[in-house]
Amino acid sequence: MNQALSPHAKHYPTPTVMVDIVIFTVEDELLKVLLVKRGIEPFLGHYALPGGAVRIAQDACLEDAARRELIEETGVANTYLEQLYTYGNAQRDPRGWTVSVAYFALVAASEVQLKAGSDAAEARWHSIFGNQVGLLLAFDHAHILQEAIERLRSKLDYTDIAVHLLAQEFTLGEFQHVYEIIMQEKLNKSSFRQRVDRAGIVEPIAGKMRTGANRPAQLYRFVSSEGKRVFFPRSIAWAESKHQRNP
Amino acid sequence: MNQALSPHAKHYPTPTVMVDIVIFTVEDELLKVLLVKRGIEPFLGHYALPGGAVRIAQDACLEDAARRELIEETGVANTYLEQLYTYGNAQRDPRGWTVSVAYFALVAASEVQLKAGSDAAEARWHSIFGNQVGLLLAFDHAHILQEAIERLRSKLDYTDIAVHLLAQEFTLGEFQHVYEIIMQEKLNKSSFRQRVDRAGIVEPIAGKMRTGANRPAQLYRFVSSEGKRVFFPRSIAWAESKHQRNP
DNA sequence: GTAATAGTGTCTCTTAGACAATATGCC
DNA sequence: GGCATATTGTCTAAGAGACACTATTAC
Repeated sequence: MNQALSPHAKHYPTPTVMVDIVIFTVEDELLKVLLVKRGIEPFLGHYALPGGAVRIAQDACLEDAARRELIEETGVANTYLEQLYTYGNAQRDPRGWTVSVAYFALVAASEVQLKAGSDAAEARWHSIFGNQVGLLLAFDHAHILQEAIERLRSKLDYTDIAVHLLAQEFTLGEFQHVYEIIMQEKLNKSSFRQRVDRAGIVEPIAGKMRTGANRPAQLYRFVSSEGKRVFFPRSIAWAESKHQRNP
Repeated sequence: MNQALSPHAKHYPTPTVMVDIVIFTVEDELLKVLLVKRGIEPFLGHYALPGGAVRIAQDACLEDAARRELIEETGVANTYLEQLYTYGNAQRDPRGWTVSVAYFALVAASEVQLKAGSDAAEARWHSIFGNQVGLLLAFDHAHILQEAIERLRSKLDYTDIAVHLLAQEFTLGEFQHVYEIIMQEKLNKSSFRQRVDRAGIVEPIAGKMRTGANRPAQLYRFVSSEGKRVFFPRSIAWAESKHQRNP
């Protein structure tokens, strides 16, 4: 049933190819992921990652397919999108051998316009606690989500991707706070600022401050490094080596 | 032609799924990659990465397909194998929209038994200079190879995967030398030893030494960390910050 | 004034890298 | 002894983390 014939040399039947996206945002002090309620079998009524079959007539490449899904669901066209991993086996879909190329995206909550996709009854943000949402997900999506969360946490450690979870203008305090929400631990303020400063990934917006019931904070904007990710020379924190001054 | 119908909801035609492997070894002071000469069209007579279509009747999952190819080509069953990236678009194969899930493997030259695969006329090691071999490769395989080399170099920086390029027993000098061959630069001896020592990734084999025209060297073996990769707290060398004591 | 957050400075600790000294085999 | 490589030690510098201090707004 799932074994369409391939035109290649030996005519092996080929698996169905899907693209699924783990879309993260940070909102209300929580890391959240976008999930859609399935309107069709299998797993009718269960929540799942947004995604669908690759459409070879429309999509020039896999990333285009992922970006199409991302725009359909959130309306956000230009944001951080990265291929996560490709899952393929005979068990993950009851209909047979399938391959899912999973991507993960980071969007600023303020820029998202949720629209219900054509075959998704409902698309909603779900809070992440630990390594999961408190729901049974369709297919192996709980597993994919878990690996995406691990990848996100691991990349926060040595790259600057977290800026893509923020609005265009942000304070260093907000930037640090995003780290703290996702990593679930407090960071050192001066280390964080020094690290961000040396990496040259943000620049102050002259004369722009965020005011509130406290000292106004300088607003910054992300300095695009032309596709090149910024890496930090050291991990932001290295377990086993936390020390106190007065033990 | 390439658009077999998928059994899924909207019956989109689905691309062909292939698995390709970049198999690295270090031999004769050089980083090498295994390439096979294609015996069929397209790209008949060109060199290509070992690989082929996923066989959904035989392969339980994508990694099994990759491991099957690896064993067919090298005879090596248990070694380092990691998913690299998934390439999928309409242009990479003249026959139409295809998806290739690329893996990369590290093997010890001493453990390889090259066998010509069934549809590969010739399988041979090719030396890598810079980011390429001196050959025109089939499909987008030059691009895949380049990304695999980058990934390998990048991972040497913060993981211990290079041990998989060595025989079971090796000296620290040999271990360091593998790094130097791949990274194309000399490393500091005491830093290297300190780093390897602290990471606890190798252990001396009591009473076993490698002899030659010099002081005998202690032989070590890799300490398996039960599937967990070992990460180093810092990059092995961070550009822009090289300093000399007497400038 | 107080509360609250912004921003800076100082000290310590870990680890990489430069460089050198010593060790030990074979010839 | 001489050569070549192994192994260890000492010093410096970069950068992370602890902690504390000052700054500036709203109230």
